[in-house]
Amino acid sequence: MTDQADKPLTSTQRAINELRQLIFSGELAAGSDHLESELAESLGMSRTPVREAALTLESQGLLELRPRKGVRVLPVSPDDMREIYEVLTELESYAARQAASAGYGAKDMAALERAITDMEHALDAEELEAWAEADGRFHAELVRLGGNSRIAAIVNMLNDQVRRARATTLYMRPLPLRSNEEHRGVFEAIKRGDATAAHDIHHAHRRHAKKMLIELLERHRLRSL
Amino acid sequence: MTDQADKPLTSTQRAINELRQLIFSGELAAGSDHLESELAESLGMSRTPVREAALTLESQGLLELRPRKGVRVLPVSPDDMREIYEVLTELESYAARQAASAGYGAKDMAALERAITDMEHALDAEELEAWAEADGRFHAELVRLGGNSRIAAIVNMLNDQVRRARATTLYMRPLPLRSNEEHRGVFEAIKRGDATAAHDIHHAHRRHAKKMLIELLERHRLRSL
DNA sequence: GCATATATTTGCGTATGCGTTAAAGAATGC
DNA sequence: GCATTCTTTAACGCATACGCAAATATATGC
Repeated sequence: MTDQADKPLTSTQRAINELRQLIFSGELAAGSDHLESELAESLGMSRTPVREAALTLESQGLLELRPRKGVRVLPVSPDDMREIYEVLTELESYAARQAASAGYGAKDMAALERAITDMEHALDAEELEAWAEADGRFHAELVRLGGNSRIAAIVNMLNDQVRRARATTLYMRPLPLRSNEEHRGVFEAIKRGDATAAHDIHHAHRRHAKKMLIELLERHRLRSL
Repeated sequence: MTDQADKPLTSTQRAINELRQLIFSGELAAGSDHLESELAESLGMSRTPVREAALTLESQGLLELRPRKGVRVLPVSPDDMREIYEVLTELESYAARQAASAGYGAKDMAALERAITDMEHALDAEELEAWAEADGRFHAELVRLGGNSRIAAIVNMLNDQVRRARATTLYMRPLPLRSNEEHRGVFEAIKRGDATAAHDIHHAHRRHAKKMLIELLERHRLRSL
């Protein structure tokens, strides 16, 4: 696990990482346009690696390249949220079912349980950022245990797309108490090998999240984030 | 519908289209390596657009860029088939359910029905290529009716990934008679608004296809295609 | 002979330059 | 005024150039 291998990283990779950060942090606002040359200058590199990074991020659904308009940070509308949560609901609960069928031991599930206890502690302390981080780990680990790398890749990509929206709603929503119970329920179901329960609990979990988020966005008239 | 708009198309777009064709046709064999400069020369353009195209196709799961080894056409293993069909099964049957709930009229479903009758005719005439083409249309149209653009995009991408494998197995497998019945069943269920039936029939349909294909690959010792 | 060190090759990552062309502004006609 | 055409501008698409580093070939030591 100590393969630091800190090789200098290519400019394209740096550009991808930095642009992602700028998007997630909101420094590049949703809907805003940015010329390739401006981005290149601000990142201290030429247009070529910025363009390649933009192409990659476009395929991940974070950006849109509009010739002569600049690179546009894609906003997320309530309808986008619906689409994304529909996919997350179906694929993650499938992964939960598969994980339950796989017969994992306590060791395999250590990371998953850790994410849950972290969430519980964060919730007690009302540290929402820490909760969100652990929640992200829970879902990533769940799909990993599902044993389908494509599902994992899709889920991670879609989670990136709604990251900003989640961050802004984090302080608007009620404390995710129910959410935590559901996580625990999914975990227990996988542990005892109950595939149907794992699927159904997780399915309900994501449906609740979707409903709550979309209502929140519409109540606050947030047509895009 | 007559917006030909035959604008000259950028070199990058040409490269994407042509490389896709070369991959699907097998002219660029699975697992084969190709230098960027070779591809550029054979396409009559410089490395830049080829690189951009390769980056795009890499994000679609068709290629892999391995520095100094060349651009590699990704082979599809039986396990890849399992993963891909698992995703297709879940997302398409969700789309079928949604399509059934949407209350479409005959007009909305014309393209779907057309794909089915085309498959039936192709099957009678034992024209497998034509059958495969219409089958592709059926699945693309189904997810379109599902009303979730992300599902449509994912499904189309994954179908591209297994296109070569499907083409090679097309003549090894029994005539897809059952398949046609299932298509018809899904169509009827959507038409009468029976969401559960639409979901379940399509789910079974894809599970059958997955099972048949994987068994076929393993029986013929096709470890990658 | 085999292992290691050194030299050479060459493909890629990135910078740079330029022609094309879409968009914005100015000018003209109505 | 408003629409239309002409002019200007500048961002992008792509070609090209080049240094670096990985891969291969060659040389050297044991």
